[in-house]
Amino acid sequence: MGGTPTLKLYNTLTREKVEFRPIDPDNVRMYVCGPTVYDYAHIGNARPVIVFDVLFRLLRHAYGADHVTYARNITDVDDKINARALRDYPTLPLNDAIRRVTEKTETQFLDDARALGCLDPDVQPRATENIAQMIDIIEKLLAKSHAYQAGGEVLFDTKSMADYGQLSKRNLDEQQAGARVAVEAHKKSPGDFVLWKLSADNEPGWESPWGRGRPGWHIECSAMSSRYLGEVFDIHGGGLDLIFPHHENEIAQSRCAHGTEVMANVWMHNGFLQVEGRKMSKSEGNFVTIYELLHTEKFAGRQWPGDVLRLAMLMTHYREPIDFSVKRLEEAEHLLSKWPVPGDAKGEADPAVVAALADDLNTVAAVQAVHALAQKAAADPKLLGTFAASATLIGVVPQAVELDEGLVRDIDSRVRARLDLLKAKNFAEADKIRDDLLARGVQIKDGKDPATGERVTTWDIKR
RNA sequence: GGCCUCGUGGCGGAGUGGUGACGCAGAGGACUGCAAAUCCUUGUACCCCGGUUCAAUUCCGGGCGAGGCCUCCA
Repeated sequence: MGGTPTLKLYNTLTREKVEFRPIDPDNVRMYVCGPTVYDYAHIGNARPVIVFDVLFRLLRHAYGADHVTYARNITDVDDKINARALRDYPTLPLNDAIRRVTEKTETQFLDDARALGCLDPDVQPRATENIAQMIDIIEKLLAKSHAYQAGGEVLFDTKSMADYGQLSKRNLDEQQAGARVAVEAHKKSPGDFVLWKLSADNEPGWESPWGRGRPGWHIECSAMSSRYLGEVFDIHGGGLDLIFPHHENEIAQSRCAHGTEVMANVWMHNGFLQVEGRKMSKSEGNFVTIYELLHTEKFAGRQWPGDVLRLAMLMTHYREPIDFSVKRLEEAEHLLSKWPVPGDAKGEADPAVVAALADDLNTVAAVQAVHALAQKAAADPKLLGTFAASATLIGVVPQAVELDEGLVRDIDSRVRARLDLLKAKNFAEADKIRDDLLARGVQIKDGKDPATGERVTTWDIKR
């Protein structure tokens, strides 16, 4: 990884920023919890998608694109999906209705992620295609007495794991004093969670040694991560809210089933997102999906390009809470408008950008370094290659706007006409052309030819 | 009730035991017929109270405030 500084990452498991050492530098493995596909993904869902895409890009830069495996699951079995399928397709057989919902939502999610400049993960396993692997893990847990059957469910026995709760630093006995978790009689301990539950006839189900049923929430990630990345892998990521119970329970299942000391070496969690200073929720009325931001005028009365959304997201460190606001988007757009289009210029990434990202994904510093470079490259085309490579690392590279040839000719001729009017000192008419073009989104930029001192005019399409 | 974060200038936002990152906005200047774009210059800060220290925004303790989690929400 010539010249790349040491990568440091904050590990939720130890609450420390530590030097990253891959288990196998030839195959660095990362797992991120993906969406439950029952509805459009909201802008909060976009945060881990973008943050871990930057990490993916950085790892590929550091270890080589062929030496990183990134898996992000698609959760396509969930009671919310069932409910949505019944609501939207009441006349279809349940399984068909469910497939409609999950396929449609999954496609939309991938479109959204790509619009936000995210690379596709190497593997995107679906829960429904890994039921056998889940059953296998549950059988192992039963065999090792880490699970038991009760009340039509297979449950994980949290008491059977001596150090349960390491990730979230929770002691279940102390929690229950105030939490008032509804104690369910069939559980040995209130913290025990479902691995498998029986399905009624009108619920989706798979055959298993314990009858026709469906998996609990956490088991899919244990099954898919071990299948695609191995029993122990490098990085596991997701939102802060997943620390407990989801990730805690993944760890419990995986470690107990496989008999390993850890499931993943580094656990990374992105902070929460608020909208205009308030928690985003449907009841607040400030709930906004990625699709709506990209394609509708719901947020601040206009559409927002994917790269603006992405840059706005990267202007805050991933572990900090982020306030998603119009002002933030406008600032991101303003910055981006100053960045040159590098075209196919090739170069090496700026070490300052790499160093910033290598320091626990300091995207704030990285964006600023890219911005400084953008300004230099705008003045000196020799730097466009460096700029392109650096911007690629954060995944925000300005693209040339496709322009109609006739439009270009028209603008060029009006710009020439204005220059003629200026030579004739007819400022009123010249300014009229300038104002007209501006109204059409064309920004005139006057300069001087350094040799002759003559006025030279260029123009840009404002976004 | 338990646990976990966080509190920096108008806004955004890193970072650090000792010299006020940086971006945006603002102000002043250069350029311009006037602008825009560009370039130069520039101000304002570290929630409160103790403690440690020659020195704390940075470490420790205690407040206050904000947010999150405590069974399926990124």
